Amino acid sequence: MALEHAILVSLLERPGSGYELARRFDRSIGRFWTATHQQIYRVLRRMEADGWVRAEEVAQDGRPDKKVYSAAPPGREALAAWLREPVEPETVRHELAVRIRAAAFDDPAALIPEVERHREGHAALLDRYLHGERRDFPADSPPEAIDAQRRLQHVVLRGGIEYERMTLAWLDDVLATLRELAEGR
Amino acid sequence: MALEHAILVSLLERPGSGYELARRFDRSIGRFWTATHQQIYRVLRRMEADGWVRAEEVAQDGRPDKKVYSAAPPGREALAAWLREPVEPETVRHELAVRIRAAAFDDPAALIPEVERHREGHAALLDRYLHGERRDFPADSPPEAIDAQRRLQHVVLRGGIEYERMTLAWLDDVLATLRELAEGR
DNA sequence: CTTGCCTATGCAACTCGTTGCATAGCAGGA
DNA sequence: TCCTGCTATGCAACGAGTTGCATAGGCAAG
Repeated sequence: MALEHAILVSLLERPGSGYELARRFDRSIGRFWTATHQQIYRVLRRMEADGWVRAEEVAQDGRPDKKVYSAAPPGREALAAWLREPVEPETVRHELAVRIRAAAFDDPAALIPEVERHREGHAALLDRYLHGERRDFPADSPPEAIDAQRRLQHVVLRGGIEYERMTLAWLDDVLATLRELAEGR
Repeated sequence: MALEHAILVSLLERPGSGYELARRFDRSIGRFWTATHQQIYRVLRRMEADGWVRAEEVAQDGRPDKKVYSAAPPGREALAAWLREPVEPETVRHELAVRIRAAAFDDPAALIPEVERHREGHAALLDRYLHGERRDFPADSPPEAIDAQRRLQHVVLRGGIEYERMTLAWLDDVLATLRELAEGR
C-alpha cells in the first residue's frame, strides 16, 4: 500500500486538508496515483493515529471548518524507510488491450468510436501536461538553479508526457488496424 | 470489473482450466491484466452460474482431474455488449513516480539501486516481447493472410513493446537526474 | 426563489483483490 | 528416502477501494 506514502509526499510538498488532498489527487498527483476522498479521509485518520501526520483545526468563515494536515517527523522517517524497500512490480490493468483482443470475436468496427474517444482524452491530457511544463519548468532557467524537489517533479512530468506521446502513436496504430479489418471483410 | 471479460477473451482464444488460465495470466495476458488463481477460480464459478462459460470435467492420469472451461453463447453476447460500453479511464497506480517525488525529501541517491533494478526488469520484458514477436509474427508473411485475431494480438503486443521502450528511455532520464542530484551536493 | 454546485467531512455497505493455508498424488533430484 | 516442486482446486480471513448517502452552510445562475 502506497497511498499513505503518496499522501505524505503531497503533504511534504505542501500541507493541506483532506478535501484539498482529494483535489490534488484529481489533478497532478492523480496522474500517477488515484484515490477517492473517502479513502483519503480514512487513511489520514489512521496516519494521524500513527503519528505520521499532525492535524490543525482551521476555522473559516463562509465555509465549514477544515483540518489542515502536515507531515510529522515519524512520517518522514517512514517515507525514508519505504524508499529503501524494493519496488513491487506494478499490477497492470489495461482494459483497452482486453477490448482490442475481444474485438476479434465480434465486429472490430464497433470498437473504433471508443478508441477514438480514448485517443481524444489522451491528446487532451498531453496538452495539459505540455502546458503545465511550459508554465512550471521554463526552459531558460539554468538546471543548476533548480532545487531537487522541482527537478524530480519535472522528471516525473516528462515521464507522463512521453507516456502520452507513446499512447497516442499506439492508438493510431490500433485505429489503422481496426479500420483495415473493418474494410477487408 | 473486466476480469470476467479478460477470462472470456482468453477462453475464446482457447478453452482451458482455471489453473491453465492462471498461468496464462502470469504470461501473455498478465502483461495487461493480472489476476491470482484465487480470483480466477472464484470468477469462473460465478461465470458458470451465470451461463457465460461451460465446464467439462476431464480425467487425467498422473495428475488431478481438471475442469476445462469454454465460452458459452451468453458469454459471447455479454462480451459483445461490453465492447460497446464506454471505456472507463484507467486508474493509475505508478508507485515509482511516487517514490521519485518522495526522494526530494530524503537522499535521492538511495533510490538509484531500486531504479536500476526496475530498469533491468523492463529491459528483460522488452526482450521477451521482441522474442515473442519474432516467433509469432514473422515479418515475411503478407498481412492480408493473417486473420483478425492474430492481427489484433499483434497490435496489442506492439503496444507493450512501445511501452517498454518508452519506459526504458524514461528510466534512463530518471537515473541521470538522480545521479546529478547525488553528485551536486 | 429555487435549483444546483462548491466546500468539507464522514458513515455504512459492498465488491475487488490478496494472503495464508489445505489437500493430494506424482515426478525428479540429493 | 526425504525434500522440493508441479498440477489442480478450494476455503477463510483480511485489506484495499468504491458507491451511495448524509450533513450543512454559502454562493451564483436562471
